Amino acid sequence: MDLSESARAVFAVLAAAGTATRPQLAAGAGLSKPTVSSAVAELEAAELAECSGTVSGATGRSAAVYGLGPAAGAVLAVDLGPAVTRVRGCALDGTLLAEGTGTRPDAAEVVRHVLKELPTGAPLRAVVVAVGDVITQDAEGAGARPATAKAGPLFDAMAVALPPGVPVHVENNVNCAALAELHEGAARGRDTFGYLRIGVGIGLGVVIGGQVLRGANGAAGEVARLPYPWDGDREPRREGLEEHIGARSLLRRAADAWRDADGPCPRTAERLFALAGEGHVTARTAVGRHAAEIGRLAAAAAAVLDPGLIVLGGAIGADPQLLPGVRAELARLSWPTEVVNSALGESGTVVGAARLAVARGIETVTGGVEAKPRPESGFQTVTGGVRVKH
Amino acid sequence: MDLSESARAVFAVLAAAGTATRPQLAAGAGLSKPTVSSAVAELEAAELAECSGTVSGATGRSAAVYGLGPAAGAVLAVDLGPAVTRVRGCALDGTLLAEGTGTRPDAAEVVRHVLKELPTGAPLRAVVVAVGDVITQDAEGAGARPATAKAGPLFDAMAVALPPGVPVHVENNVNCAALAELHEGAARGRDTFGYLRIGVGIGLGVVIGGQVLRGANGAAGEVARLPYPWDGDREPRREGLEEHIGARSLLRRAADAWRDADGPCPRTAERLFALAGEGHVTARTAVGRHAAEIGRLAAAAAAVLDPGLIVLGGAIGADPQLLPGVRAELARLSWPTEVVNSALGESGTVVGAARLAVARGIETVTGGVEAKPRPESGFQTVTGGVRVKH
DNA sequence: TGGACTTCGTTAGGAAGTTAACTAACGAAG
DNA sequence: CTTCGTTAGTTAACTTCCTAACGAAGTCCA
Repeated sequence: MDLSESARAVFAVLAAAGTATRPQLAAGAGLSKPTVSSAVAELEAAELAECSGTVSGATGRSAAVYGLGPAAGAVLAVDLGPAVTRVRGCALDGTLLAEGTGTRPDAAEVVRHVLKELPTGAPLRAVVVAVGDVITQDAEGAGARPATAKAGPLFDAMAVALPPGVPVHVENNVNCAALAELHEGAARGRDTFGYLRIGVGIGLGVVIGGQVLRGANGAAGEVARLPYPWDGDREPRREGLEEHIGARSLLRRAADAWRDADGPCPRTAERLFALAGEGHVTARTAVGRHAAEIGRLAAAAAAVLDPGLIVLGGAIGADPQLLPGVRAELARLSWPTEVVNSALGESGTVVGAARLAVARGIETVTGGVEAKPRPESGFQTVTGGVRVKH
Repeated sequence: MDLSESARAVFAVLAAAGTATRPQLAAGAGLSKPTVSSAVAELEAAELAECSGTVSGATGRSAAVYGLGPAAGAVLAVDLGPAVTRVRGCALDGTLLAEGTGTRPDAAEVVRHVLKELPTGAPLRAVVVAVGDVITQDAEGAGARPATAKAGPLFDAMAVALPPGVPVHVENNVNCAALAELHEGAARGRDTFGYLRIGVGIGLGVVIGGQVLRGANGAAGEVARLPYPWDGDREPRREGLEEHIGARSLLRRAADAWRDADGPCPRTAERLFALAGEGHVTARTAVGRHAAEIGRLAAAAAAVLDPGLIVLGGAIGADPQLLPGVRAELARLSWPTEVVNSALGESGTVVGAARLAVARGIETVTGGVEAKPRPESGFQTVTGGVRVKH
């Protein structure tokens, strides 16, 4: 466990790539061929990496392909949702090793089940727990407990299933989902955007330069506290906006506008959107109005951050019927900003938590060594005709 | 001009410190004593550094003190304000070398005057121009012109006075002022905060992790576009908030509430605040109401960013009479967030532009090499009894 | 089937920086 | 005035990683 600096850098690149040849590792880590060779030898000796075959390009000698070895280990991601608990175990290259879902009280059971399915012998390097609460500070260490008011007891009930001695990190679920959209969702290729989640509550995940913005109190993106209503003669209420834009409010306003001829009044947002999709006039009007309100919320975020892209998610926000209305209101009020729907839906939070857990897990191996890719070459882009042998 | 990597790192540390001994340079740059010795020799040969004396601590051998040499050069900062143009010439360690102020049309004249006072022979390494406009992208190179609609002609009139071949950067004036507060103003010691400027217009400078947030369109912090008025039945207007919170609106509302017994109605914000300071009831009421509105604006920023600190600046915002009202409304609506007044006032923008220019100027020497301080030691803290010889 | 060509990986020599030990300079105590 | 402890700066051996050149292992084509 005494890796050289260059071996650590190579490991980071290898974990990010999943599998890579030595030339690719050299380009990714900004190291020369001889250095990579010795680093790879070091990693193989520690069983952190292993050769998984060879690839041949169009011409030239075939290159050995390396992947993570058994000692690389795994990480665990837990999404303690309001109703459902989702758990994922991943390798350090991000591949899914085991998965489980359960109702809220079963959290500990699901965690145990997923842990059992992970390869034995490989160390568990990190655990990330996503909760729907403001995270005061990153809680770390064995048995660390988040200082969260709402999610505290739930976290404790789940934590008993975790093996001792593993670093546990707690993160806001909206931030996790934002990270997921960044790396494998609608914001891929960006490095700055806002993830706006509209459901029963509302929240904004802010990603700037590839990093989640947490804020001084861990409350960045808690847009429930935007001043609303805001007008010359009215006093804003604390968390007035959440009440106004949350799912309940949408249903209540739809019910107020509902007429006898409209048929049975929808009792869930899902039903309301379905009716609107079928062309139901009153439902469409309610959805359109709500889209404008969400557009205003997006405009508030854009006025402060100018993120260039806003990804809409959450039980309500993810519905594509909102897009035109949101875009129109945002364009009317603010800067040119793309608006798209979440690409990951409900699983975004676990996926993001897993991303975070993988990053933390890699850090436990590399000790935070950064890789700086070589300026000129970059990864070799193979256009075609790559043959792989195992 | 062919410095080694370590010499560049040492130069960056030296410029940041102004003067430093070799042990201090070693700690600051994260290099060993022998390496620093050769780096300093290199810098002395290039006249980028020179020995300026010695210091003796309480015990032990006295150390040589180094400062910037004549070849280090200077930078220029220009604040193209709405009425006044401020210009500063600085050395790369930030010391003020020359200063000038003029009315708006005299910009070119002031620039020429300040340039003449800079030491001859030393290269001008960078120019930063602060304008009251959204900067689409960082305009660079000789004779580069910002793509700013409002400030374009003014910039051109000033640019004729700049020597050719010097990199010119354009930056938003609120962002500049925020940087000034960060480094030598009310936000010293922080690395994340918001600088809220309230004058005729309104603007927010966002600093996160010591970096100014610019946004996808360079429009981060353009809070004029927060949705206002925002209520169930009212449609927000584009830039409605600026109209509502700007100086003109404050005076108009004060005038509306003014009674005959109140004496002459104030025609400037300054006069209104003076009356309020004397205890004038109607004036106080108007100021108090406006403080609440500013508190709401601050709450909007806090809801998205959770900066932990908001610095109030600008012709109106800098008045301390607003503080209690702003704090109260912000506390009512949002997270625990400090609110203080600007410590630099009107000169903040040039000071920040100079900071930025110094940073750019250093980059022209170092090529962007980062210094990573040594973990354990840090700068030697001399508690007392330091004698300096020249 | 045997060059010609291309790419992978290793070997050898050199550049840059680090640690460790030593010398130099300075103040204070005896 | 000498001696001792402390800090500054230099010298020397060692480490790390780079460049350059070479051998190895492939594909393509006549």
